[in-house]
Amino acid sequence: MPTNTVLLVEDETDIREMLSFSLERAGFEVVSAETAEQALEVLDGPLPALVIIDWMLPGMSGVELARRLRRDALTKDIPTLMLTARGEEADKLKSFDAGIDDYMTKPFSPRELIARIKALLRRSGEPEDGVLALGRLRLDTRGHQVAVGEHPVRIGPTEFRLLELLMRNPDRAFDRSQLLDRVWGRNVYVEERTVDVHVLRLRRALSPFGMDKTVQTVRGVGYRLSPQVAAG
Amino acid sequence: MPTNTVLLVEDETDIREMLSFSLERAGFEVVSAETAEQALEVLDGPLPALVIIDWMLPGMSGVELARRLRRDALTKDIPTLMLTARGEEADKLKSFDAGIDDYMTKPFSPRELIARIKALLRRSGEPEDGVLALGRLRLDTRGHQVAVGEHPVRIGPTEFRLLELLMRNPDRAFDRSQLLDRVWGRNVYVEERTVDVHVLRLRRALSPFGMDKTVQTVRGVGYRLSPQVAAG
DNA sequence: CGGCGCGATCATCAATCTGTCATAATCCGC
DNA sequence: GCGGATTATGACAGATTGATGATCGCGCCG
Repeated sequence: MPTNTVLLVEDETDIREMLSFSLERAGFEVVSAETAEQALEVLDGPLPALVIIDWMLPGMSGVELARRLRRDALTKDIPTLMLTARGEEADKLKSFDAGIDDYMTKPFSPRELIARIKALLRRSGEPEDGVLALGRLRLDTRGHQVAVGEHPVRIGPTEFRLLELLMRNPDRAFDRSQLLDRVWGRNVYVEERTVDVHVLRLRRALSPFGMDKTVQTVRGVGYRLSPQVAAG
Repeated sequence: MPTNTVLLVEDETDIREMLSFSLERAGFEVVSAETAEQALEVLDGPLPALVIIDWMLPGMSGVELARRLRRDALTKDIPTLMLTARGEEADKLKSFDAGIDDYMTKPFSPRELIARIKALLRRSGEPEDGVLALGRLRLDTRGHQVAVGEHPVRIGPTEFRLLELLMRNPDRAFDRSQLLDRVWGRNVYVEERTVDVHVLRLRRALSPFGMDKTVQTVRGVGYRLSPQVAAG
């Protein structure tokens, strides 16, 4: 599932090896399959970031494979690139109709292939979905929402920023001045004790879900977020 | 800006009109620009769903235009398709490097162009029929209609664009300036508070159907559309 | 011309959030 | 077990921020 993994479905050994070589040199991890059936098996495991499919395959055709990927909710967002020896427009249309994202006609240059792959990955490959998680606790930085399991948690803006910082640095203790600097902003004059109050409010919001224990006090220092339930 | 709008940047009149015709017949709304500079102006207003750029343009080149679109946070997610008369690999690579998503060499068939456009839009999350849905709420981008179940919802143009943006990005919070940029168009001087009023009107229109709760306030940030009922 | 629909503002009210205190609880070393 | 030190809490008054209703303009069309 590494985000730079490419699944290559190609039955001709020499082409497969040539592509595999080019892709690896370009920094991708390559998983190969000789048939569509084999590819489907591979897709039961960790998902690749992109699938390259040869048009002509023994058994299930490349177009049919693409269609199946599109149909399955789990794989429908994976970009696909079709390889073919033919260049007729009808084929291209059939491929696009099957939901493939790009198309290349043999013979092609490895360089162009790499360029196209990068374009596809750039479009789809979300580096991050913006969701931080710690156990059942999730914080969506894009949606500015916090939830434990399926239950939304209501917290104020300051508690949100505080939790975000802590979630980005689990198991790390911050003292009050660090928290003030990073959550409130430097050069803001606020009592250090104010941090306590916001930690309290954060714990209160999390306690209905039993997650309040994850915000731990580090006596003499400050606070820490940890999935571990502190001893004693 | 509506969603099925395509921005076509092409200086040759006959090609522009031919493409415009094909695109419109395929159900797209077309906005044309003869130069990159003109295109940038258009992009200060509501954003199109896709940009088609001719390689050769007087003044700023197509590649440079693509590069700019990529650099601007507001436009960097808009898919781009480059048109060119040349077929050399070097050009293609340069285009991909500029961040374009697809590439077509003239002469090309309008049918293939449409197919590629659809593939790009599909990848960027555009539903095939132009109807966005969130629970019982449906928004028809082509017919400019909104409905909850079978009941039509009457909303003004601005509320429509606002809802459209939100429906395209469910569960994502937008602050007021982002909304102004993307719904009203950038460099339009409008009070941030005006957003509140339009959100209010949108909620009013949806409330008879109990969908007003899906337009949620994110205190200190802005607004968000979510199928989830916010925590209470 | 005069109503209409739509959009942008403003003024005002209501809902939340915030930083501080004062006070109760805990903890720790002795 | 004591006493000082450190935290947890509850309460508050002010400050922000969002919701709402009303108003003013503008472009369109009969």
